[in-house]
Amino acid sequence: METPADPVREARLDAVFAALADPTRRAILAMLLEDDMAVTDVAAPFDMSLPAVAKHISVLVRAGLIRQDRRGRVTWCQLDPDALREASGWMLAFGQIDAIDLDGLERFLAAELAGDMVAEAGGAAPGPPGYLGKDEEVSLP
Amino acid sequence: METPADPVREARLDAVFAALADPTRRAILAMLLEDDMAVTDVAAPFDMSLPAVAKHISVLVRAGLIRQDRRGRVTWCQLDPDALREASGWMLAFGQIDAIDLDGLERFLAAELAGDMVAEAGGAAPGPPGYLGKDEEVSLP
DNA sequence: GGCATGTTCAACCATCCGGTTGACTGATGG
DNA sequence: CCATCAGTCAACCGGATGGTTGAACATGCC
Repeated sequence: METPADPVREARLDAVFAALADPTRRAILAMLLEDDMAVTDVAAPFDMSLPAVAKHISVLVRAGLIRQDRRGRVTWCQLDPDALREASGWMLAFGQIDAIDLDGLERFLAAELAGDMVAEAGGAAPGPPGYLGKDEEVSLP
Repeated sequence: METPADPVREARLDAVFAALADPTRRAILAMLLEDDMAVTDVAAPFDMSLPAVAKHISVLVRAGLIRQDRRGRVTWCQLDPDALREASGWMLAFGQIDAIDLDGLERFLAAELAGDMVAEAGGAAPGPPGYLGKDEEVSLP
């Protein structure tokens, strides 16, 4: 009973993690993080053929990590972080045993939130036991 | 981008994401999340041979996701969340933070490393537009 | 010693993955 | 119209993966 055994979700996680398990594809995502790009421009910095990069892009599309928008003869690639959010939620479930606590990020967020007091008290999820959003010691003014 | 092109970290991310891209291995991790287990007990619920599961375990070990401790003739498997933490940090950067935030994070870390907590003057720190505002509903796998 | 238990090793097989090249379709524009 | 640019398709190749089986170590117990 501990396993919901949701095959759809499992398949999506398969696709997302498999797509992320390649430095070229992660680099593509990093590029698209800054701006939408055409396929040819995505392929430009890589030392491989265009079809190879196009394959990588199609892997990312099938994983739901990017969307493609064909306009004229160029097809634009655009990041779609929804699928990634689901996978990151899976990882957070493991982080519950011990807070993710990646160095600096938490303090960065604390700093940002300190200057901009987001109502995190109300947004504090009661379910996940203490990941972020708890009243962590904020060492920033 | 400020990508340092760290090949070691890239290889680690490769291994971790590739290890996660398999439902059997994710299930193994979920089992070990509750308790340490022997290899045979890990393999018990799966409908495949013991060597197959042992291979999956060795993939997880090589990815740094679990540790093995051979005591007597049974080898105990234990979750090791460090590697997962690094990968989840990578995903957090994409899934929940926007591009501007990455730059902000870089500046923040740079400033902190410099021991100089100064806010960038006039730089108009890009406040994270709804970082925690996302209705992040972490659910168990 | 002898035997059962826990785990790994070694071949072997089918399939997938990442890359190539070459031909192909389709929109742009002189 | 014809050349060119953007991108895909198809076939192919080498190597990694995921699974099997059968044998080989080890160790614990009688």
